[in-house]
Amino acid sequence: MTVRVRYAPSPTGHQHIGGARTALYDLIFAKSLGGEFVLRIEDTDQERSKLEYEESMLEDFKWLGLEFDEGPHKPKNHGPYRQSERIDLYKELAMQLVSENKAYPCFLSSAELEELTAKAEGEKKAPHAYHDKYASLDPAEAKARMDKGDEYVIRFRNPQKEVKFTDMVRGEVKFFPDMVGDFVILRANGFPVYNFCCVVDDWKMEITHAFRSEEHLNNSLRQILLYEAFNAKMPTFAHLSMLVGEDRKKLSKRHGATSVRQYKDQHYLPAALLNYLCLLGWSHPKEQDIFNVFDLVEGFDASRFNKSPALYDIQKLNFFNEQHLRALSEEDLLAHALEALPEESKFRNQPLEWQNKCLSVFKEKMQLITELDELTAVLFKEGASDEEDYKEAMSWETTPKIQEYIKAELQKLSSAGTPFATEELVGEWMNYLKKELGIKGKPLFMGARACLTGQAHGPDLKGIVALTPLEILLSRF
RNA sequence: GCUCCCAUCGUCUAGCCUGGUCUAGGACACCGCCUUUUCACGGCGGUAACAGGGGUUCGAAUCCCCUUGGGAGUACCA
Repeated sequence: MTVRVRYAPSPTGHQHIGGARTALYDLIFAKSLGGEFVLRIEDTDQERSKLEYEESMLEDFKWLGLEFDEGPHKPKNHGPYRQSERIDLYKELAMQLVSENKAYPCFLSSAELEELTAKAEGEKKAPHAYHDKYASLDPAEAKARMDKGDEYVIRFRNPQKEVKFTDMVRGEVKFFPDMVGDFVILRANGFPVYNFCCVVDDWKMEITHAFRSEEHLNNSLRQILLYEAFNAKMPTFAHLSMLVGEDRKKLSKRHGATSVRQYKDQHYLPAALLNYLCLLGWSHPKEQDIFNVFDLVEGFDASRFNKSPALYDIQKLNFFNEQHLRALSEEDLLAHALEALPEESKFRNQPLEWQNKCLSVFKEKMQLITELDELTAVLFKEGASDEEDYKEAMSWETTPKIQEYIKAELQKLSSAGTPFATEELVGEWMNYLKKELGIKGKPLFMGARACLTGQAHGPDLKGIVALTPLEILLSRF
């Protein structure tokens, strides 16, 4: 049997990073078993679901490099892939359950429902304790009311029995029945409810495995009950540990950047984001931390999931981005830079050779490519900084000598019409200053840096001097 | 209330299933030191954890129970 794994988001906002992690595991797991990766859109909440979000999610997945084999944008023979387009199927199956007496119509108005819930709560009972008021209504009478046009929902007749299942992450999980009552499967507006369509779809789409966040663990009870009612086989579930924020609560918008889109906009490397996300709740068999997640497809070890919630730490993500940035080829790094840099960046007007050199000098200083803009801006900045360290360096007694010598050298170059100094040349200057004038160590390097760059600190001196146009260098003297 | 899940350094985690090799390993962060000289990179080193209590056992981070703490759910949201 073909392994089919689905990712089933609701298009109610931009793609959340937690969902991206789930989808990543879905994909790796499916591919490691030669299976298929299916996208299903769970848009039965008409108020909140928007087509534009579906599109935005697809874009985000494309950016991440997570590719679906099937979905609304790529229909195969298990469609349609949007739940809103499968309503007839759900209705039909809900009615089938009614005819089998496994579900029943319920005519409770929302006011009555609230009243019953309050009553149950007052009596310290489960909120759903009285929701089964219409459970034993005579079917003929029920039909008469339905025909008459009374508003109704379909409730599942909960057999109230203990159920258990085996989870890929948690092992055997057992539920006792009083957790839920006779729950609704079809709303008054004719739309089905999550737990119902999820079951119908996984069944009809022949899904064999599904990864989802731990918050869904309790839903398994209702879903198992429904699978049994349909006499259908339940997919194997893996309930992943949740992603939490600083306060150890479920990661949400108030914790900061939680959508893939935000990282895309900040020009993180998708490979780095996936790598980091992958290690939240799963560990590499060889304890490797920097790797290409797609290499995992070869023999993915699904037994290495961690059960406890993982705290999302942006500092560590930044470290991963830094590592992936450094691992990029010259060509890829340049492409990444050009994509991220603002239009007006001075970097853009430079020759290719200069750009590559600049990247190799700055590479080690950046966690994010966007920092390059700031770094290069300093190269072209005329005048000097006003920080303490700079003033101090300029006040040393050796500094004027350095200044005088270098200025003369720069002018020589200038009159020869050379646009840039070279690293070798800067090295020669330093050697001259050291040997002939006896200046060394910090006074030499920081002094020269202050004169040449107008800053007290920065990346490799030779490197950045060689990257700065001669006229800018001269402007600082 | 009830149900379910979880519990190793500040954080992500390895180890737990198949008790001894764990005076608990790695990574992020932090702090030192070193590196033909500044900065950075790199290298080396350091601080830092088995929630608590009972068992079982010659021996427990590892198995069992309880307590505590945290989280999730108990919707005509997903």
